[in-house]
Amino acid sequence: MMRYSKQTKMLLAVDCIIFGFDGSGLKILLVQRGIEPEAGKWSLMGGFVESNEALQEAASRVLNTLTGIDDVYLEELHSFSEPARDPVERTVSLAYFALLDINKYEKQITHEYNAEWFPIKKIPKLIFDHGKMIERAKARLQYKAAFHPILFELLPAKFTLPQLQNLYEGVYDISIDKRNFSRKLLSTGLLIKQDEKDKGSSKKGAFYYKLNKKKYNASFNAVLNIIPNPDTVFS
Amino acid sequence: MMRYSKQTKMLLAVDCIIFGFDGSGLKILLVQRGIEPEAGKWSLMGGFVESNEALQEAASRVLNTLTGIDDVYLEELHSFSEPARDPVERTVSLAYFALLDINKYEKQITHEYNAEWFPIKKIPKLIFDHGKMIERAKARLQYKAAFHPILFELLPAKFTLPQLQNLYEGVYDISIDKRNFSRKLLSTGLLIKQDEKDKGSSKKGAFYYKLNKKKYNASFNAVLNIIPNPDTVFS
DNA sequence: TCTTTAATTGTCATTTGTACAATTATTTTT
DNA sequence: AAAAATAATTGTACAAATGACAATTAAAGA
Repeated sequence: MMRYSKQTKMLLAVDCIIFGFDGSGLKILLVQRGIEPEAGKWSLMGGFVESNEALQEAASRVLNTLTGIDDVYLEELHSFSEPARDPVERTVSLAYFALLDINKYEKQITHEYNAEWFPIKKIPKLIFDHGKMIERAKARLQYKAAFHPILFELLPAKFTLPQLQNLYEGVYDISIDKRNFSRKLLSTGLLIKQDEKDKGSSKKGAFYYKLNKKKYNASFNAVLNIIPNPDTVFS
Repeated sequence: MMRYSKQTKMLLAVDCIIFGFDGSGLKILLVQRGIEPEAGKWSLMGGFVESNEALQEAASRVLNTLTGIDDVYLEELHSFSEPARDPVERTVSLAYFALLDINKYEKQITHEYNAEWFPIKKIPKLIFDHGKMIERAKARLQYKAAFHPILFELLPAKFTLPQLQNLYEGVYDISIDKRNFSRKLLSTGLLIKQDEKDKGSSKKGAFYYKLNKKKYNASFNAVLNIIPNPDTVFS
């Protein structure tokens, strides 16, 4: 069998930045690292790529191991490949980011692993370059969500307009005019109003909406403009 | 020394999609593969990542080896990691795309390697998954150029408005109204008019412009809107 | 009844997007 | 000197969007 002899082989890993939303704020799921070095410290969920799987499959597997789910939005973020990033051995990592609804999976997650949701503004010190990975993932999420309806991946099947607005305000750390926001969102045709109301957070109750899946899949690549003054959001 | 024993190591490669512009159309630089298998067939320029370099450095090195230059725009595109993508041995490749002015480097390139510029619409059959890489690179270039002034990386230091418009029209395969185009571009403040004219392609001659580097660096991440009806460009 | 949150409608000034007409300038070719 | 060709600029006109803010109506618990 032919080989590319003399070429350096190295370890390949994937690390997952798992974004979650629970109705209040944006959070990231972290685990306590199980192996040396740095065992016990907080880290992103990751793992080595095996010989028979593609990177995206590896990220899916890692995610599934931790959360028990496999139908989550998952996208390649970037490579992290500084030769000294892992002090033990040369390891190149591909970072992936995932988006999910915290309430849907919370039980499976926290009980089986030493995993914990951290508010996006209270991320502890992480091992290696995982802090950088999170910074880049946040920037990507902000960028992408400014143009594409990606944040619905963080919401449950039924959600209210105030929840949706909370989410956008949390992702960008801004406050948005309620009247203009609802008009913009409703005009996209992406929302289907339900008869039922959520009375959890107010007396009157807010109507539930479901995502129009057809329209969503069709317009996922279309360029929306949901954030006011999007220019000011990016540096 | 500690090791992550039992984990599978694999070959890591980089492949470069090198976009070039020569005043007429958008082109891609391809080389004739030097090693087996598929030696002699057309392929993207690539190479294995070495033990002491980051991925971006590897891509830079590959690019420099081929073109003799190292100050070229270079951006990570995506990973390609199907286990069977290289029939010889498991190799994960990170694709990078580069943008450069063909006329600036043409001499260094074509003479030293079996390299050739192919118009974007006349790409031959390529080895492995390199065709997919190019498709993805084209999509990324179109997407990114719709919002950011990235196409200037393809132009010489001095360029004319008709040239610039040709470039945009080539990248998107559309025709653009000259009057609106020049107004839009001039209003960005990115262009500095020169006294000199290019008389190569007309009797009257077109004024040269230079890029306002300060403004360019400052507004690189800002969201411009140069393409008319950008929505119709993406699927 | 009072209060609170939700939802909707309205307004208004400004900017942007885009299609298209017309003019002026410059210089080579005839 | 006139004609031809391309460049460059200015103008117009309308629709659409953007975004700031007022006001009103609705629902239901306290």
